Amino acid sequence: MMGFGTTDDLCNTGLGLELGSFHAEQENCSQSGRLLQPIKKNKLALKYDHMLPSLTLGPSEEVYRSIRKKIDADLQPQASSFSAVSSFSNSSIKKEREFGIGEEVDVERVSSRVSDEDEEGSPRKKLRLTKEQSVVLEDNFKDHSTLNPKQKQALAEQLNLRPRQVEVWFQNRRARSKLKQTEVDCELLKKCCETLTSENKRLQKELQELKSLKLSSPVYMQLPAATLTMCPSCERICGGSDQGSSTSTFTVRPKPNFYNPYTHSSAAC
DNA sequence: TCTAGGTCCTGTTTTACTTCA
DNA sequence: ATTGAAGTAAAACAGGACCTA
Repeated sequence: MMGFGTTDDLCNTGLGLELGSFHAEQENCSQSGRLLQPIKKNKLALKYDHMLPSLTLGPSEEVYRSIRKKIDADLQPQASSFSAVSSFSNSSIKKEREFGIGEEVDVERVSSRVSDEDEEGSPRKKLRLTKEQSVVLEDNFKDHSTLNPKQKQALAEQLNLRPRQVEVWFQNRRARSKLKQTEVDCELLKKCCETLTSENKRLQKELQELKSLKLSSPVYMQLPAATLTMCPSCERICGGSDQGSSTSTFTVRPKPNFYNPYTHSSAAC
């Protein structure tokens, strides 16, 4: 699995931050009946949703459950299907609050959904999905972020929507999910950058100290050069026996490779 | 190899709704 | 209390890429 977890060498947060190489490999999405192909070009792949279940744009788990509970209760006396759509069709008075994360959930909901009769012909009639429909869609999205034609058709029938609407909803939902994940990644990168910056400052300071130490003829200059070794990790001078490779006097050379403050610590010596 | 049909992604537009002065 | 502008979320759309038959 790319992305999270495999780039621990860079950052011990366990989160990979290789934005440019997210898609070296891609999971199969068997639910959709269509295997997602390895992404070519610069397309971004959807691959985090199942890994980060908390990163949904829908209601949080608790809110989600409470909604479900309430809806289930509300729907108890009714038929199990959403054929009751017309019951909240054309109502323009109901108040609603989208059940976003952390937001309160109002029972009532605005639904300007028009009846199915005028589906045809009208150019673009935007319909707000009902809470029940949204919940079911979210439920399905949790299981699989893509739909095969059968699932799409079944969902459409269950929700009294057109298959196209279900399809569009899933498309938009995937886009939202990905956007959210991008924001999370961005935040992580920021934090990592901050950490690296502070580590860099610290190392610069340490370097300055070592340089000044060198200029003021340090004690270990009195030692035979052969007794001084360089720590391979942090390149600090260490006293000790000759390791064979370190025959030079005290030197500070730039590290050739990327320094990872998480996996290496110069203070570890 | 070419083509048609289908799906997905991405960006954009449109619309419903909220907030605030 | 009302109203209208601005902002926001989401439904819908368009177009291109890609896959499969």
